[in-house]
Amino acid sequence: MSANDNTVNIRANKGGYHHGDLRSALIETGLKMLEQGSAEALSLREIAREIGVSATSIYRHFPDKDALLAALAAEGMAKLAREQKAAAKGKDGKEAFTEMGRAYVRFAVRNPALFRLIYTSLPAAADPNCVNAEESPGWLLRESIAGLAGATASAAQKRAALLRAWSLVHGLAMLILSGQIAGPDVDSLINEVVSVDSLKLR
Amino acid sequence: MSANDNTVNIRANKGGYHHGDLRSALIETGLKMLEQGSAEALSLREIAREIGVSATSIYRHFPDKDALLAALAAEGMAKLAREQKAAAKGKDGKEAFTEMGRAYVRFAVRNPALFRLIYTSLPAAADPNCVNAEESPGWLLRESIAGLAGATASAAQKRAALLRAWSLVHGLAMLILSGQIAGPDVDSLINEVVSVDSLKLR
DNA sequence: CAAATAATGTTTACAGCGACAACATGAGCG
DNA sequence: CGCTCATGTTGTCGCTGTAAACATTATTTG
Repeated sequence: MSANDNTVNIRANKGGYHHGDLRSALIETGLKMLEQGSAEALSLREIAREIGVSATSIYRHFPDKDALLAALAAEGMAKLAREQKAAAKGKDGKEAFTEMGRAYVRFAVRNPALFRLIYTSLPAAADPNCVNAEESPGWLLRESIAGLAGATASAAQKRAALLRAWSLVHGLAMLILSGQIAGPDVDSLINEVVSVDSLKLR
Repeated sequence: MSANDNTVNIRANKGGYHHGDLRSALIETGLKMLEQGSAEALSLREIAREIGVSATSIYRHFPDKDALLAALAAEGMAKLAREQKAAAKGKDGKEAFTEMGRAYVRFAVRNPALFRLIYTSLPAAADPNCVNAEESPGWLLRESIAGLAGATASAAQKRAALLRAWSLVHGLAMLILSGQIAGPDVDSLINEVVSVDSLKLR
């Protein structure tokens, strides 16, 4: 019932054996289902069912479930980075920085399963020579802080400031997601926590 | 092969049909297996196999898998609280506070799966009238901060300081666990981030 | 102390899952 | 037109969580 209503494909399903652009459809419906359930609860068979395709067709595009989840995580990370950039656009200095932190937490609250997936997938992004490092949310904060700290700050100081900033927004996001922190609304929580003054920039 | 080597039970297995103290054994081996794999990878049947008991015997003590995981999480939370208290013992003021944060992160690094489980289980601890609130790690930080902030601080200021402190250590722990942050060792990372001065207590 | 009853563990069974192998289809190129 | 290979399907396997019916032992009670 749902094989033909996917209109986003480059070339739509011609009504038969081949889907047309199954890979994109898998990622798309995968993301859609992540909006309504956790990543662990996500099942390959369910995705296939939703698209209207056999369960094992997935393995023509991804070696296993983890690979599909990694693709979803990558998509989510790109989306997060985009929202961060958009939030900081037109602003600079402290304001740009604050807006990026705000966007980070807002993204987590609005996409809980996807946000969690991002940080449970990709098990190796630690070393500096990471492939996707420049698209990582942490990297965006780094740029912002580098600008904030000024020329007088040492590399170590900048690194410490980045660590603090990232830890702060990430921790706030995670605590909200796990229901440990309640507030009138998310924005006021962010305001309580994300304050440039509290980051000890220099 | 492993039904009789469990010597921790109150009354040991008499060699036959009944285990003796299966509930404790389940939690115990559950925790043990959490040391070597994620919580999602944990299987009821595997635990039962390890203990040497049938798979469905678990349902005499826990209604479903989530209930067992919740019990493991509760155990982990208690352990974390204990370690925090122990770390702060004999110290006070800033030092006690710093040591508690350090213990928090150290616990996460040493018990990754358990730490994650703690914060994915227990979906409702947000509202103030939570049952286990006083055993929550956040609560311990709260006490410490209340002492730190002094009498002049308002309730809102204390709350904000707690939020910042908890977010900071929790975020650092989570980022380390997800491999986003690397450092020479954990303690130096903690030192970089956990500094009372950065919490803007008043 | 013996019999009834409750607590605890077992067997059997089922549906859903991820994944592999063998097969079917059809798109694109010569 | 016909070949080839990418893509989708069917069938199957072993694993999982969990429900129902049954077996055994602990505990209470007459």
